[in-house]
Amino acid sequence: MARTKEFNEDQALDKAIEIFWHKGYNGTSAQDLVTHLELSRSSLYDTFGDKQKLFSKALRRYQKQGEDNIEKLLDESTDIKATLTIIFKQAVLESLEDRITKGCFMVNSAVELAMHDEEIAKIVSDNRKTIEQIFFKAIKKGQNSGQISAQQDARILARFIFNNYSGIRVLARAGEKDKQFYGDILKAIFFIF
Amino acid sequence: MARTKEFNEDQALDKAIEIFWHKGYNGTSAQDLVTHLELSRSSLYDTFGDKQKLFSKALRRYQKQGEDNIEKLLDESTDIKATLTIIFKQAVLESLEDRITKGCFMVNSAVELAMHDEEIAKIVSDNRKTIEQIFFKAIKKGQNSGQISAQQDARILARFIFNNYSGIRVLARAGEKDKQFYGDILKAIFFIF
DNA sequence: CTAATTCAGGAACGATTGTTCCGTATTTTT
DNA sequence: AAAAATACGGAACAATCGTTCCTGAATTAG
Repeated sequence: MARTKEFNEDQALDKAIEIFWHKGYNGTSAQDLVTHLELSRSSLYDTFGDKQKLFSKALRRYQKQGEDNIEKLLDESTDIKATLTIIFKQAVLESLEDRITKGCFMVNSAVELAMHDEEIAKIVSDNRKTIEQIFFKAIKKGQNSGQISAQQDARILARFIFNNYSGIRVLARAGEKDKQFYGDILKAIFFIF
Repeated sequence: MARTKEFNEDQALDKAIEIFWHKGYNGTSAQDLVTHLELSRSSLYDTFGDKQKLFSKALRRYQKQGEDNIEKLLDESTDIKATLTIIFKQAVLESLEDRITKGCFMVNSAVELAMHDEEIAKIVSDNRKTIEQIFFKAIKKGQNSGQISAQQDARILARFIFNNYSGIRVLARAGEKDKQFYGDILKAIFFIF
């Protein structure tokens, strides 16, 4: 039989997420990948097929990680409104702290590729539906416990939250560093609850 | 003396906006530009310098057009809330009707280039400030006339509106075609007023 | 007409793109 | 120890990238 792999495929994927997230799909060259993943060209292509396959595999991994993250936070939450605030503040903090702002890998990929690549469009669409569903479930829970006003439909609120999350990620990617700016938006968002 | 230009520079810029908007900066090749602008390579480079210069000139033109558009709408408006609704519905309609969804050229460029290109970052930042200011002025007017609740600070509302506008543009670019989805978001946004 | 200038078309540039392939080293199982 | 299988580094691929340059035709002003 053959020798075993000397690198961890998931670790390589995480590094692919990093570089694609930072530079985008078209902005990342094969050489960038070789350098950043610390793999040989041959290992890279043997393992992942081609650039597009590697990208969508990385994006899917990122999606899963993000979903698991906020789902866990909201499932374990006893105060939905507070947890939603935390989720938003996390997104803002990432924007303000990162020396290089990367925004959200999913938003970036949606803007760059969704209309030109069906598989990416599928991932982006799946992501939207799943995240919306997670928000919906959480808001429903908050409304049942009386923490969130039932005046607004939970579906509407979930979509509203999602939309503002996307918006913040764009501003982050654009390099917005004004704390007050994000603070203002958060104030407005949570006024509706 | 020399012969006169046979093409209109502004018309060429409008075509540049179209193709960059559709394919992005990195996704648009020099050949794409030659084909779409219907100029020879030499005329193109003689007139606009290089790809990056052409792009930023096109983006600036787009910015100016967009600003003028919503500024005019809001200046002439006697019902700010209704006019804001129209502006949002316009954005949604563009998404639903266009056979190929292009989103917003400014948002697309912000995501793709702002962190890698200072000049683009400047345009994006200018755009954010100007649009915010236009919204601010309009909301202030609406509050003074009693049409918009003065419960919320006009600056907060302006930024909130801007954020949701960005979000919608991302969803549009991602190919979201569900009318109800956009309807829900609009409901939530205008609930705050 | 002449001179000046800009046009369009295409050849050509070196650099970089994504991808393939080969020779060698290494590790595993029989 | 032998055989099988895979990782690896690096050379090499054709294609495309953005850009420059050259050509001759076209149009203008003097």
